Amino acid sequence: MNFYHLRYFLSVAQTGSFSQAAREMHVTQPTVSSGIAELEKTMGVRLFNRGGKRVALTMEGRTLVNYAMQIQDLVEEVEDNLQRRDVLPGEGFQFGAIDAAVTYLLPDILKDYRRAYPNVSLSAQVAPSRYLVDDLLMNRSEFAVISLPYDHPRVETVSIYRDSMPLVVGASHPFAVRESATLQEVVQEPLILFHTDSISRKIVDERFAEAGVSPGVVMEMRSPEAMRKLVEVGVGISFLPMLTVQESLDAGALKMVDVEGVAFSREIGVAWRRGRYFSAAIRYLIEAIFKAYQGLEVWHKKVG
Amino acid sequence: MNFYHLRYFLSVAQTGSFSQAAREMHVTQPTVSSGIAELEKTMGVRLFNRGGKRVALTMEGRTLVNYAMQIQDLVEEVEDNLQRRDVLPGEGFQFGAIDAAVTYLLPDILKDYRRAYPNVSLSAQVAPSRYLVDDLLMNRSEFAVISLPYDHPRVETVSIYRDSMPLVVGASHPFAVRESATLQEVVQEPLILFHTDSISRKIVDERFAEAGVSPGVVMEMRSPEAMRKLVEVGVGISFLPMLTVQESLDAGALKMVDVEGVAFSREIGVAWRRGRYFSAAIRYLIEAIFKAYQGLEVWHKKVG
DNA sequence: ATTATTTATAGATAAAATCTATAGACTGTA
DNA sequence: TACAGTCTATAGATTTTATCTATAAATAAT
Repeated sequence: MNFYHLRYFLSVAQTGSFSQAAREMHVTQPTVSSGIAELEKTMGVRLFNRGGKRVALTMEGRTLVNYAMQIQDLVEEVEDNLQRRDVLPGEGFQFGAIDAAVTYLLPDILKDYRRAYPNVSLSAQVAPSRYLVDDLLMNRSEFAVISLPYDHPRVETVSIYRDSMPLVVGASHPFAVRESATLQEVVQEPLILFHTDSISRKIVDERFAEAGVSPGVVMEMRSPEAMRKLVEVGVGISFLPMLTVQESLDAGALKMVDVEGVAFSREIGVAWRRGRYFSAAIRYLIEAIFKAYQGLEVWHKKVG
Repeated sequence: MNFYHLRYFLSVAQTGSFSQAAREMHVTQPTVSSGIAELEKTMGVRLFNRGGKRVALTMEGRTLVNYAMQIQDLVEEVEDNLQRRDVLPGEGFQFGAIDAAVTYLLPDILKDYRRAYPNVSLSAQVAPSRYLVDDLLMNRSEFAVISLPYDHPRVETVSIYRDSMPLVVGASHPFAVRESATLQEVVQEPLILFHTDSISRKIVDERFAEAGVSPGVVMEMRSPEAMRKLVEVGVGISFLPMLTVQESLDAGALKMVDVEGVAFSREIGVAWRRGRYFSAAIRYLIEAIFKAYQGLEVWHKKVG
């Protein structure tokens, strides 16, 4: 059974003639004949009574008309929807993002997205980068905004933002009144660092190793916001992303201290599973991110 | 596009795997692959993101799932309906019948039919036989209960009932007190006959012609009931079907008079367009008629 | 790295849909 | 009653589509 055969059937039902239906459908009359014959065979009933100048629907034929019209409506509707890249109301997608991204980089973009695609809902999964990449690999999310660099053969990344990670201390900390400190001085202090599975931590660790020093770690955490609070109340000092600490610096709750010969920074970028296909709404959101920050050309080069 | 492809698609969506869907559908994996590829081509969108251990629906894919399930439900429903020879509620058919049939022969049968097929409605077209045959030929009604004989190359008939057409006179008519009358006497009287296009009239005319007499026709009518009334009040005398006059005879309003050497009768039978296909409900009704009167075997021989 | 499993592709085969040509049946008209 | 015009059905050829087998390429898990 074929969708065309249903079309032929409806046309015959409407015109009352195989020949005329054939003309309407732009096929030959035997095509219509055999199409109807095939329908009648699979359904096991006669659909038309032949033999006059016009053919007449049987009761079974009238029943089928009813269903066939519904089916055809659905087919047309879904074809329309998909070709206009529309999507069912209530349909949506997931993406991942690190804390700093949802908090500081994405709000305006998400607001714009809502206007553009009011009925394609989205849900953001907030977690450290490596978990987000797991989701990408398992096809559980469409893309993710993560810390870079992230090297994986099946994940592509494009940087969108470079964020410095200055040393920050509480307002009452001895360093707060100084312009700068040395790395040796820093490792004497109680340090609050990201958890070892984080990319930011890796950046810091590598630099420490190069310098041949090892920090006196007081606490390891995953939440930059929590770390900021701890530094503010003087539990320790930390290298934290500028995005996270900007407000506290402005308010004077934190102070930024140069560390001689050290300039930590991490990049934030968009990551996706290699070869992934992006629906229109998703693509819109991703490109809005690149436009708002950077990376649009690189993205276009990578996804064609 | 093929209905099978939709099935493959739904199976892939459910199992998350082309291979597993192929096993479920009892086809090979490349068949599923190309089926999905074909769907994606005609719809112009990617339906799955491949490349993990499992494939994942895109948003467009999820939209299609929604429609495909509805379509498949409809297909199954209509197949079920038609194969069980059910028919949509509100669906129905037309048949034709002469006045005497609906009034005297069919009431009990129709009552039984309503119990058997409560939601297949029917409508009876009441008219003289020749109009009913027109309806048959134009496929406007499924079958008809008409006066026989009716000879037409594309109409088949089976007799169900032989109805005598005695000469009836009003209670106050001179003939009313006699046992019998001769044809010569009858043609002297004012005669009320069926219209010339009726079968019953033809039967009468032929016999008159054979006998070499011509009646003094007073009125020609199409309604036997009206004719019965006219005879009762003494406007004339008439040859009327027993079915029509039985009650009046019982009540004494009419008298039956033998006519020497003449025994009119007409047959009532079921007629249908040759080669016509009968849905279950229609067949049930027709066969109920044959069972209640006669003709079941002849019918079975004619329609196989 | 290796093995097992996945989807994609190429080429062959089978199935189907469609076409042309024509037969057979019916309608309406002369 | 015959005939011309129109209808659906059928037969056979052709094209298109669907499916299969075999195999490659990619991925996941051991």
